[in-house]
Amino acid sequence: MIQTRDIQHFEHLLDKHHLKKTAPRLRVLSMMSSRSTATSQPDLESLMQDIDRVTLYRILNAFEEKGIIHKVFDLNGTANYALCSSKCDEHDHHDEHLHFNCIQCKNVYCLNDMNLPAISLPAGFEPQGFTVYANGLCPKCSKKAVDK
Amino acid sequence: MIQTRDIQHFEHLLDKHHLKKTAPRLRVLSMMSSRSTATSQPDLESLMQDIDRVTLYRILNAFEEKGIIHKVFDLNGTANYALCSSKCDEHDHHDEHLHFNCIQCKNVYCLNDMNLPAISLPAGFEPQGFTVYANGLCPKCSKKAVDK
DNA sequence: CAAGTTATTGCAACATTATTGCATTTAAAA
DNA sequence: TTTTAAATGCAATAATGTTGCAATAACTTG
Ligand SMILES: [Mn+2]
Ligand SMILES: [Mn+2]
Ligand SMILES: [Zn+2]
Ligand SMILES: [Zn+2]
Repeated sequence: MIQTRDIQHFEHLLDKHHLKKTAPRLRVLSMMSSRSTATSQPDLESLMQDIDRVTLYRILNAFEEKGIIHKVFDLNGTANYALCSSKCDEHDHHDEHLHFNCIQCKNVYCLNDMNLPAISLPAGFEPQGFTVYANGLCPKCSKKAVDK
Repeated sequence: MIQTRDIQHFEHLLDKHHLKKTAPRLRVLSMMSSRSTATSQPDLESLMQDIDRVTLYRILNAFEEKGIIHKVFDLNGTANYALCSSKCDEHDHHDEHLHFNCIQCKNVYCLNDMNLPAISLPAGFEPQGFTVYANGLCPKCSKKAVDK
């Protein structure tokens, strides 16, 4: 359920990034925050059929550039989008958390609280960031597997 | 430079997986083994213009299913392909090595020798595998940055 | 080695996904 | 309220991926 304070938060978010507070943008933010997992462009498209496809692409790109959302790939290589939890901005994304791809329900989970272990690289490589995916069964799907 | 023993190795690889030794397949294998980084479908397509686009898709899919190559995503979300180093087969891929995406030259490196650290998950998630990417500057690009 | 069998290829058509240009609308600033 | 600039929606186009099918080439069998 979307609350008034959510709306205000979304409006503030758009303000902060000098993006106009338009109906399509607010609806995309509401939709994404109402979901516990990341959402793919195709899913967003069918969830909000009255928003033009092109507009949706442009909104997603703008939000990503501004650090309002981040992109995560699912097992098909399709981009899924999730709201950034912490204070990401245009120049600094801080989405170095673990992602989980469920092989059953295909949902993509942001595990914001899990820190990544240190990863070492061969000489010469200068890492600036890491992306880590785990794949397997999510809690819901592993529970179903046991129940059967 | 492709050697006779490479050709024989490729032919053996196809034999092993009950794939016919055809010209397009052997050329794809040669091309991939001659490159030090993973190669995207678009790149393969322009590197081997005389192989039909559809054929290339089918070859890549077949090779991936058989565990001859594995798929790695670059920073644009485009699939890149690289030969599997160890003994992957249809049912068991063993490509749990680190991948490096260069933000400058966009090349994707398979760091086959780097083992992944242990990664812990919240309760309920049952991981079956991990995919880890580092992104930053590859040795060539970081060297160029210093030289300037 | 020749004939038969089947996988693979290449082409055309189609489907899906993403981008561009531009006129119209809407939000914010003046 | 008027002005200005950003954002939207539509149409056209591009890029990417899939399907069906006839022709071809690889392997099998006698
Ligand atoms: Mn995330
Ligand atoms: Mn690899
Ligand atoms: Zn699941
Ligand atoms: Zn590089």
